[in-house]
Amino acid sequence: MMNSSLTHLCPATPIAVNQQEAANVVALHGQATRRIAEQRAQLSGSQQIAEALALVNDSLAPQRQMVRAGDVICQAGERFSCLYLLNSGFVKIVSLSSDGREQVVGLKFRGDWLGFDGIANQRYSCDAIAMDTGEVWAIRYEALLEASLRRPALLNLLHQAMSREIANDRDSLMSVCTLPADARVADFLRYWADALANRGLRTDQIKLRMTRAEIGNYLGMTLETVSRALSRLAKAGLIEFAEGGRRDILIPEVDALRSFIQGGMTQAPALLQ
Amino acid sequence: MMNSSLTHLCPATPIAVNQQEAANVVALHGQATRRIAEQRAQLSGSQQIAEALALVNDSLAPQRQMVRAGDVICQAGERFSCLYLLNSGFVKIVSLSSDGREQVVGLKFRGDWLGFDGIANQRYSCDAIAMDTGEVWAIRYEALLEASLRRPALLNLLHQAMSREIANDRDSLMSVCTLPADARVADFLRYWADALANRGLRTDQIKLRMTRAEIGNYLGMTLETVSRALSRLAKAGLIEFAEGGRRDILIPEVDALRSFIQGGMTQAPALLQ
DNA sequence: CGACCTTTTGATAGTAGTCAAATGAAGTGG
DNA sequence: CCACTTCATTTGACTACTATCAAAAGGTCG
Repeated sequence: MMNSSLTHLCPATPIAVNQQEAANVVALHGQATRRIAEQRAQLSGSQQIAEALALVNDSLAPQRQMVRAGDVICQAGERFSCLYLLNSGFVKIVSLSSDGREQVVGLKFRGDWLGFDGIANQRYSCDAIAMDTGEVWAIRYEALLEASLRRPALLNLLHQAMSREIANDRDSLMSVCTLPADARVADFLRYWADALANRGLRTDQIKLRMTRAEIGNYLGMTLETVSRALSRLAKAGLIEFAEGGRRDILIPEVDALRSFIQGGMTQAPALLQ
Repeated sequence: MMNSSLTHLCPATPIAVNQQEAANVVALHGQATRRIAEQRAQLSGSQQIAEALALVNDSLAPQRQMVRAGDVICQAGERFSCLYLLNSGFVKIVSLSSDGREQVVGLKFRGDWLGFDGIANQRYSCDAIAMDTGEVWAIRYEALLEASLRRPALLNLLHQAMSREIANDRDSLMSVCTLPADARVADFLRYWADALANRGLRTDQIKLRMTRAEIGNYLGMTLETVSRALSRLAKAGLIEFAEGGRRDILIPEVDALRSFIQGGMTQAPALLQ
């Protein structure tokens, strides 16, 4: 429903480049690349994200689109044309196998990109579904490429985002493969807290916008197991439920979660039994 | 041991670009991008890979490096400077968590790239370890960026490779999260067979160069479970062991494996009991 | 308030992990 | 060439973790 407007209205990027500028760009690109990367490393996570968003906004005038929980940002099978940059809100990435298995394969926050999976085959391979109201910026891939030739920082941004996604996916796989259920849920909460912290948000209270079933799907376990794991973590004092509802989770110390994930339960052993 | 020579000797790329050429490149990049992508889609998998290797070879004169089983191509924590393109052989990607968990997070074949995970933080986050004799091409990332400004096809190649890796990692996660042990092992064999087929190689016999323990680690199960799963698949007639050793596996019909993965065991139900 | 969805918790079953032993394969040195 | 060591693999017995089934409680929205 919202796809059509969102996909096709991206404004063309002005390509007024004189020859001198173009030549300079080519020559400077390599050195600039490293300098840019090192500059970025000095910024905090939220500063990096804000800067990245600003750069994209200035260079590309992306098509902004409000989304509400449940909206489909891009759909598996749909022809690839745009990448999406999440300015606010929260998105889940869902993969559907040929035989009908459905799997949440990723979660995206402010500053994350969506749609990289579409580049290879010119079709998206996953659905991206908003879990909350927010704003996504649609960026025509070809416009992005063109702009990135004039702005080394833009190409860097793109590659860093893709690289981060690859590293992130591997972490997910590691978590699913090596951790027992309770630790996997703890690691999920830690991941979420880190994502918030990295964006300059409070990390002690998490408002989960996913059902137990969605969390379980993402972590490769059933919703009952998620529920039991959360109960056990709460009993161990590693988390607390907010009075309002059980969707909101308080994390007194993220480090306590971390050590639980690592050691099984070297921390707080007395509390657990 | 081999790292020093491999990492530091990448030759600088010649950057003889006149201004006219540079300007043309910028203007043509966007259109060329789509045309190139569509041309590539018409080629077979092995042709695409051969063409990609040829393009990189011609554009970048990569540093070639022979590797033997066990050689470390790049190591987690090491400073990022090169991407690696696998020309022949077979490589596993191993991630090591801070608390010592070790996880095989990927397998690479001819035409696959290594090291994308290093772009984001300027350090590799995984080890890449050769499982077999082969040849890797080291490509300085900055040289690649410079060259890709002059050759749209090169940038496309890079992005497609990263995109494919992202899609691939998600498939792995889906497999681990949704399939029971036997189907996961079957899916692993199917994946391997597809990788071979995609490179124009015989797909009916697979020479596994991994121990049961490595396979189990990759699939998130114990080596005993892998062994039992293989025995059950063999009993069901879906695979056969070569007489030589149990490392070589014959797959009479890959499609039979596929339907086993999907349906549990709608195929060959009588055989299984 | 009632319909519906989510979550929790218990009881039970089943899958995969752990421990252990035996067999098989491969390389080393006498 | 064979004995011997070592590592990989298979298989069995048992345990444990997680899934499944079921019921009740908690929340949400018309």
